Amino acid sequence: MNQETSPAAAPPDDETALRRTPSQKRSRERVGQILACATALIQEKGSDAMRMSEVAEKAGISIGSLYQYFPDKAAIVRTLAERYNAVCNECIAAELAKVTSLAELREAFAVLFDIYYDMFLAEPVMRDIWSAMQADKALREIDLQQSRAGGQLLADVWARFVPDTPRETIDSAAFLIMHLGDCTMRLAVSVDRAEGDQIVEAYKRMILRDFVADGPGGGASLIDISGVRS
Amino acid sequence: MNQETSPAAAPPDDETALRRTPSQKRSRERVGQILACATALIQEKGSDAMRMSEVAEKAGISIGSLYQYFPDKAAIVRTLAERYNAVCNECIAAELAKVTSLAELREAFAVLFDIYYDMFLAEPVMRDIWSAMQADKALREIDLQQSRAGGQLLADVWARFVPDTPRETIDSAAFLIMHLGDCTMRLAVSVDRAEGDQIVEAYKRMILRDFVADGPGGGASLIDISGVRS
DNA sequence: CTACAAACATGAGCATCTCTCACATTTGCA
DNA sequence: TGCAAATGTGAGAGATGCTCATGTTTGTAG
Repeated sequence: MNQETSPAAAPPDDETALRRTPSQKRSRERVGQILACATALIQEKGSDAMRMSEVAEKAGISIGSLYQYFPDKAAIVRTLAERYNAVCNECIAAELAKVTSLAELREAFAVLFDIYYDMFLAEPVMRDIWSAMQADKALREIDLQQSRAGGQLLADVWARFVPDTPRETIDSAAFLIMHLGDCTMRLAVSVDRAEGDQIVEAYKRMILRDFVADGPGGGASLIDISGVRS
Repeated sequence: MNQETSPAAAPPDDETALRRTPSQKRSRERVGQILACATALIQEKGSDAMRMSEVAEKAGISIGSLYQYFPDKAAIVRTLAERYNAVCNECIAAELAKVTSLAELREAFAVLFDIYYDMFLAEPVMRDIWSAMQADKALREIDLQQSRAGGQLLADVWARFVPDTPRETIDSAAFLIMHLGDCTMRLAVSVDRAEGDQIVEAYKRMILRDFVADGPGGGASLIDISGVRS
């Protein structure tokens, strides 16, 4: 029969990632143990170099047991990713809950991105999971090189029209515009065509607004937010 | 001795990707042949599912010959990526060369992104190389799901303050803001700390400018570009 | 024309890693 | 205590990237 009449039939984490919903206490502990060992190994050598045999060994179980809980290696990484996402979601919801005006929305977002950045900096495993999502490191380098090259072209032209803006500011803004342009395209072609079109248009609007003259209320990505009417 | 006194000692493509610079006509043809076969296979089944044995078979050569030219599988993909980048670079340079004012810069960028988007839509192999750079498809889905969830939270709050802006516009802008936020963080933590800080700040400036009230000259990502002073 | 060295070609098989499966052991209730 | 379900085990199947010892072709020097 079934065993241990678990307090709630709710699966401990999420339903699709685990191959078999653990019903005994021992196995529920092991899921946590596996994830902890995987986290340690990813921190140590990266998710790509993490071997399933190592996870099993470190967790003190056999390969077979490991595969009893997780259908494949990617499922372990996915589970960790979802845990990090859950934390992020709480942060976002908490910050947005306080907002009662556009000014506060701006403030909340500034805070949110700082928190997010700090999380990325502080959590090497989170970083690895999302960055090593890129299969090939050299390919990523080529990608960034392309953004830098395009950014350079843009910055050279842009700088001519905003002489009062520090070149450093223009450079990083131009680099970012190019890189996020790539990201936008990859996003746009991965959803249906209608939404993709909308996304590309949204990005253009977002970026084109940067190309305004120097001066009060203007300037390359330097507009004084506090002065915007809301 | 050396053979065929090649017209210029310049390597045909790039120096690091090829294991051995081909000096005979036959082998130079083979490099092109390999890349063409790889392209066809990627188009057919994706770069991840492309097998080196298949590439060799389709090109009518042995595995050993394949590895004589390309040090590993990733090198083939990288070479293709660099070719696509070269095409993009030409487009960017060509569009930016004409620019003589901020208004023209805006126009050039709008055109550029449309061209870029069309290229992505038209070139499945280019799309695959950069999108399948993401190792795990399910992980990518989780990532997008997170952006959608965050975007929903944002859109709900945002919409309260810009009642005249169509909800659809807000939704895609919010989704994009969240997704590009992720992209920005991943970029920021992959460069040195000082540049990372600048990039995060640049993104915040870029985004916060979106949160302005409805009306002439304002509105959620709908500011009338043509009206901006330049 | 021939000989020779360098360039190029070959494919069996090595190394590595993920994941399976048939079987053993443990758990908790009846 | 017995029994069925749950859990544990690890040898090895299967797949694939890549190597290396050896054979073949190419172009030039003598």
